[in-house]
Amino acid sequence: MPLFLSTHVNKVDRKARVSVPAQFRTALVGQSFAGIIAFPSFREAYQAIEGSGVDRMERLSASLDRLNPFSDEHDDFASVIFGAAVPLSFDGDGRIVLPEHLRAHAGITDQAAFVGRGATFQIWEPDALSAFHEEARRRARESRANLRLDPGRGPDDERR
Amino acid sequence: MPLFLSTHVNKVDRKARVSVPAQFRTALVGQSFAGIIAFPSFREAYQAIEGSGVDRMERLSASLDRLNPFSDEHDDFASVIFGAAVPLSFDGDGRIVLPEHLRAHAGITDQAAFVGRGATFQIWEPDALSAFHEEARRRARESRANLRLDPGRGPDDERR
DNA sequence: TTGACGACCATGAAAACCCATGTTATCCCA
DNA sequence: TGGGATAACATGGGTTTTCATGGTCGTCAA
Repeated sequence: MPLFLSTHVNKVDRKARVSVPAQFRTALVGQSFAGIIAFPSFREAYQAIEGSGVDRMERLSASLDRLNPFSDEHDDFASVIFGAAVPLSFDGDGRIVLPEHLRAHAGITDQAAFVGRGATFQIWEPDALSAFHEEARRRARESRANLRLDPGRGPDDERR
Repeated sequence: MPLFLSTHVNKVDRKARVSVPAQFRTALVGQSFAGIIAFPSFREAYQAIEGSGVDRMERLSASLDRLNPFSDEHDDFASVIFGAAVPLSFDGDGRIVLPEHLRAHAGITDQAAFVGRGATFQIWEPDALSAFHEEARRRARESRANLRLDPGRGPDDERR
């Protein structure tokens, strides 16, 4: 399973192409599709693009399909996710083309920030990303009082 | 297994032909029938056309047969689905002809929107689609807490 | 004959592909 | 350890191919 780490800011040229960070690309080698799957995040709070490899989508599709192919339950979900997801294939140099609707959603013009999130990653307009980070930091500070360390999982407690 | 992603709006010409999106066609290569299977969606909420490759119909048929060979439920289901399903073969350029009864069901006149849903896809009249999509997005957002969004933890992924 | 349908061809626009360049990071050896 | 050689990577631009779309012709059947 791929592991996406750290943040890379790359340039978006006038053909709307961006280099996908080499680290991310190597995390994706061996997948059935040489590229990424991208869709707009549906959280209103932030305008980011969600990204991953195909395998993740294939797994999601397979489990939805197997659970109950004709249920209402996952109906909206399937429409929203798969209908908005776009496969963006690498060119020979590891670049993708960011479609207009994704750029609009994220407010991306000439720069794109790839943010690793473990099994997935996000693509942000750099300023929006720092604003979001600021906010996140502020919220974290405010809710600090509510955080508590699980006594059994502290750094001093190696066992178990 | 094919994976249908994203939304493509194509034109329906006066002979009722539409190009099936190239991405969808490539997802279908190697199947026993060079075309798609289409039937009207029986969900009341909307008038869309359901589409897939033949293999999925074959699989659906097999699993229905295995589960409940002689139940009334199966019987109704089989009638509704298989009775109304139409095989639409590609012409040399990857187009299909949308039969009148399907166009009528979906309200399609001069444009058709192909919407990926993972293992299957739908065909919509574009305006009806945006109306539905807006609703679906809202509902999906509301129930997000209940959804197992993380495809990395799907039924395929029991271990770790 | 008319009308539906399938095969085939033409065209413009958009996407995929290929090559060139500068810059940075990495490696190797004196 | 300095520093030059080399490789990897991000970026820019041009060119070819694909794709959607429109049309015509021929065939088979009602």
